[in-house]
Amino acid sequence: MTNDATSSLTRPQTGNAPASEPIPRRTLHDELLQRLRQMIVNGELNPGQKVPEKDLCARFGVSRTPLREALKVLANDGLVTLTPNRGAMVADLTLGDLEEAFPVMGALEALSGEMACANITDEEVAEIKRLHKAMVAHYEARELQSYFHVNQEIHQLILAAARNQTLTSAYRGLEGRIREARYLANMSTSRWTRAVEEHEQMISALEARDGAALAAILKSHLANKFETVKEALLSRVAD
Amino acid sequence: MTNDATSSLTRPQTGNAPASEPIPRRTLHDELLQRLRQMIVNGELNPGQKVPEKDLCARFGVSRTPLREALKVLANDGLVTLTPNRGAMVADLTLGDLEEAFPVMGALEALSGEMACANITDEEVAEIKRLHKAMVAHYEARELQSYFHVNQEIHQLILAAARNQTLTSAYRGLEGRIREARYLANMSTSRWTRAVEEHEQMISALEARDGAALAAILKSHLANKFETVKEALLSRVAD
DNA sequence: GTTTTGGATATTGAATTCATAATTCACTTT
DNA sequence: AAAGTGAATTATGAATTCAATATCCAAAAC
Repeated sequence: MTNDATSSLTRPQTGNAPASEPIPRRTLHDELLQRLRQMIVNGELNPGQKVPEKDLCARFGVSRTPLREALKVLANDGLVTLTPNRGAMVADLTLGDLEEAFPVMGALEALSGEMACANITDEEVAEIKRLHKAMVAHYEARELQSYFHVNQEIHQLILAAARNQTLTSAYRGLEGRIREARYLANMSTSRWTRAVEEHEQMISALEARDGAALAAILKSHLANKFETVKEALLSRVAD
Repeated sequence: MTNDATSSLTRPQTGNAPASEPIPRRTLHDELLQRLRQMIVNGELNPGQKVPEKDLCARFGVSRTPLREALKVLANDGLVTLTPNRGAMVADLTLGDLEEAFPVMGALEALSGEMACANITDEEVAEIKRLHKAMVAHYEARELQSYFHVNQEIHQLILAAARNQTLTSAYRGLEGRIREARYLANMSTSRWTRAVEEHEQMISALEARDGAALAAILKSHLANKFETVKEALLSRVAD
């Protein structure tokens, strides 16, 4: 039997928890779900690529049972496509999917802006401003990856400030599908500049707790983002 | 071994398909997923109730493997709660969950109204009007179940007219959680009357293809619905 | 009488096994 | 040589088996 458990998943994670707390036990299924999701979203697994169960089992050092459970969930979330008797492939985002997702995310994004303005604390605004400055620095240095990363963090904070877990998970679900194609995005300079400007406006609206304004800005900012993803998508077709 | 396959799932469904078409083959997992979802949403399985795998296996006449796959997906959708080593129970909707879901559904509902106005055909409007009349008849006869059913159909048609699958599934996901508590709702007469009035307005807005108006009506109609569910929820606590 | 502890029982998590459908590839036929 | 056919191989769908955890119940300690 060729089951090298070298890269196998570790369960307990002991060592850093505050002495006596409900010991965090996770099932393999849950752990796999998280890892696979991240691999897809980070582009380690390419859209359209077939994912044979055997390979993944070998990679994670687990049996097929928990792996398949995870795949079913990912399929339900639209991250992989499951064809009966023919296995799984990483779902690829079509232009149609993108155009469908856009208005839905717009509605959620707008809502998150309004609710964030109603609930955000001064400390959170300060934190966002701090991140914003870091982001601008990355922009000026033309560090795209770092820029994306900080940008991502800012949006997460706004979402968190909306204090609505349902909204957060609905948004994350859609966002995951988009980011799948995102890692290969290469923003044009003009679009990038505009994105940074929009972020400036976001900060102002947040400080003023102007929900309607923030909602509007987020919505148009999102349109910008979608254009970028769309271009990435089209350029990939031309491969 | 006590495996009575009397209620077992049937696979092929032959007989009614148009001669030679891609034969519809479904996996047990998928079939189970659909059935369990329906059982939860229809209230055949009560919120908070434990669902031992063994029982469900016996009921459907399948092994644990596909059943557990389905449960994992349902857990991901928030319809069941899975505790490691302790099994599954039907998720129960707290007041907090409800209050979180409300603004999110409101945003999606508004969007569906706007998009439906942009895309709906005259035929679809006519169909909705037909259903509306049937619904009013049920209202006058005080047939709550039938009323709910037709009401449901009308909202589905509006959603379908929005021509956005992403929106549809996002909405359905949230709606499922709500309907879970819905089957025990017992509308007050005044609220019921108001709901019917709102439906009248919906029809007008649809005929005029007035997206903004429809969005607004749907949103306030939703608030009405939420009040009803909330009351049902609170009355259950008093059991 | 109440609480605690130990073990029997049952249930779940995950691996393995078995069955079936899809894919591959050599071979036949033209 | 190209296309089609069919057996061998491989991958998936589902059942079964094994192991670990939780639950239940009785006996012991206080």
